[in-house]
Amino acid sequence: MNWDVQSQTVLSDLEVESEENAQGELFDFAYPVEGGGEIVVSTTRPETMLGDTAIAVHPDDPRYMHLHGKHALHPFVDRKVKIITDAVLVDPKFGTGAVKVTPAHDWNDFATGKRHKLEEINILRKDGTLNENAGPFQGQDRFAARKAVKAKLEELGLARGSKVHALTLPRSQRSGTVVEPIISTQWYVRMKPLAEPAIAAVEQGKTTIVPEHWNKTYFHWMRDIQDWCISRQLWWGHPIPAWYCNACEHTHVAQQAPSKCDKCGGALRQDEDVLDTWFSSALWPFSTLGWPDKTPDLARFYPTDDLETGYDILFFWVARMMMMGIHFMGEVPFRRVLLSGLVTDERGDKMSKVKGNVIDPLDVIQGATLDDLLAKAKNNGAKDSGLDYLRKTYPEGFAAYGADAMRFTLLSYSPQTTKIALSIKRIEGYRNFANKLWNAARYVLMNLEGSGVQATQVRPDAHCFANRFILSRLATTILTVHLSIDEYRLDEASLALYHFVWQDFCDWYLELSKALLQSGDSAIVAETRAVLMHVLETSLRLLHPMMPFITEEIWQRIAKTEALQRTIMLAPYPEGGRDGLTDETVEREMAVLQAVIVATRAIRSERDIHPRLTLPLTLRCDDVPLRALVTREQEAIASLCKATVSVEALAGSAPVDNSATSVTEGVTLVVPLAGLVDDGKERERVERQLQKLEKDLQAIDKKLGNAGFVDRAPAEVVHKERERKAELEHSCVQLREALTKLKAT
RNA sequence: AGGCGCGUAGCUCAGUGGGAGAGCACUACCUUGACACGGUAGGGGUCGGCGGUUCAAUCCCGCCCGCGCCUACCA
Repeated sequence: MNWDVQSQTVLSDLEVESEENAQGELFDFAYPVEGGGEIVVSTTRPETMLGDTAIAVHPDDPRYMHLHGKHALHPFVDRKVKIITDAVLVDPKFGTGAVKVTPAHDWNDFATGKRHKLEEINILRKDGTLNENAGPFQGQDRFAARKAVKAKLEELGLARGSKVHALTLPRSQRSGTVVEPIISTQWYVRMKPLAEPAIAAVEQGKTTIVPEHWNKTYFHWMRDIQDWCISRQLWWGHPIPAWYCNACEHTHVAQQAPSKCDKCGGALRQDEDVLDTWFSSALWPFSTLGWPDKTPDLARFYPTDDLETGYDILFFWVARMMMMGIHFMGEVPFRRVLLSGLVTDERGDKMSKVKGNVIDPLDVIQGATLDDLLAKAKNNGAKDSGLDYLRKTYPEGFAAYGADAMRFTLLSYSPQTTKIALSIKRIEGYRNFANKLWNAARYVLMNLEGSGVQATQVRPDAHCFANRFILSRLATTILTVHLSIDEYRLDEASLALYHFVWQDFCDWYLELSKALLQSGDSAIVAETRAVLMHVLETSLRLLHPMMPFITEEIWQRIAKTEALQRTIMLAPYPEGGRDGLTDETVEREMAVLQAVIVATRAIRSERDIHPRLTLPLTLRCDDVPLRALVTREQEAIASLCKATVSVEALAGSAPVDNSATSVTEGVTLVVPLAGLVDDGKERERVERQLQKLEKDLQAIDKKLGNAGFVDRAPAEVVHKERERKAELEHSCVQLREALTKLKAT
């Protein structure tokens, strides 16, 4: 058994954690051999020598041939220690090649003891002090006894030196103390028969683990499974259903307490121990639903669809629920297991009360001062270093970021990451997102005031470019969200919504809508209002599972038709269908307009032209559909660039003195700026743009000059490269012309 | 020791066999009637290293280096 002397309970293998590379000491000492001579053994736990009942050597080791079958004399207790040969336990190359054997306090020695029928002498009491078998060391704590034993061996001249030794220390997950192997009688569950069907269930796809790569870990553990010690010496838990006869010690195991001993009729006492909490937890999928009664709940919810949890309890809980579920219910408890990463602190360290780095979600949601954080950590037993970490990392404590930001942040991490290093900065970013959504809603509601427009959850028809654009982007987003959710990629779904709301809706559409709302054309205004309402309302429904509070709050403020539900919680989640209608043409056209607008703003920014000044912008283009597009949407461009826009053909157009030029998407932008022009700066800007394009062009030329590429790559790939080349060449020509012009002036 | 996974911008991380991305941080300008928890424009990466497959590799394969986790062992 693994014994935790602090909690004074048995632990299962899974509850023992390894401390790697602990600094230990390998201590050598000599046992005097009966009839003369000595044999030197090594140990990292000198106190265990009090329980030694043998010394093992390798049967073929020539150094010890003469000692086979002899006895050593124990220096502290009246005991002869047999010298045995054992090829399993002993590695003749390690240390002295002679191993002290303590069957009662070491896993390997226990097995050796069984092979050689050695006496098992327990030297430990439950609290970690030594018992009466320890002779003169009785009553000492295990670590004090270690020192005392060493000192006494030195005194007797039996110490043979020591060296530092790195070892892995088994520590209790519960208390952190070093775990002691002891011999004790406890209840175990034989795991092989339970594991086999649980392995088969995953192999046959009855239960799927997501992400899939955890299958390997699951199988690896299940196939190499150890029996499970389920007794715990704790006051909290399910009592073990075992009864012992006071008279004859016969053991009874039953669902109902037996009244007297089956064998002798004597009085019974129940086992004082309780079941491992994980044993009880393993029953959770059905024990919570009324099992063993066949309740309607059990029929309805067993098996369930999805279980979501951290990968760190795949064995503790998931695997055991699988085994118990299959055993007791005859069926797997869930169809899918979704494993997420472990939430850690910002450094990536596992949260622990002792380290003081446990982040209480409520503090993040409601806000907390540094003092609040320190008080809570201290109360949970944090060490000073942990408190220092808090002081250093959160000098201002937490602002109140809200439950929506917290939830959205957790959703934004990829499911395949093993570590979720919860960053306050990231939470703050999503808090800002919630604020952005709130302000966008304010804008929409403000512009709908008194209009009588109601949310209908029916996609309005739209003719205006901007309205068609946002409806198409909404449709694309709905499709992306559905695809992502179907693949359990909530990170992708949340990212798609974040980008849609912030970029498409706020940065582009709301800005475009301003011109439409002020157009004075009542048909356009009505259409725009309907679209604003529809997109906002649909976005809220899309976001609701990820940001339940703010979406409900806004939704309640929206005017709605009678037919709609009272709460967004009951509103249908947006589906493809009519709302999933994307419009590739409008999205492609928008890409052109966006490029033109961004290029114009870049000119403004590079030239330090104040945002309040209106730019005179001329767009030149020979491509007829393209020119038609920018002509049709010149008011939109004007609005977003704060410019007056004119459009003309490129061919035959007159050069403009003192102007800034840019080329994008086949459109040449000219901004005449008499009096404001700094030719040097402009030349730099154009040269930089030209250089970039020429570099791209070079790469494409190299590719197209490669016969292997042209011959063997798919035709559409080659075609695409040729198109790009033409486009780049055109742009370069325009820029070179602009450069010549600048140099000439 | 065995198994699994990871090395991509200063940080945290997405991603793909054919033009390197996001958020934060950073720089400049801007308090414009939704929003400064904001807007606009920028800078920043030999995609860990070396080979191989391929017309083409950040992506596929092999080896190496570094890191993390799990399992086992450690007198």
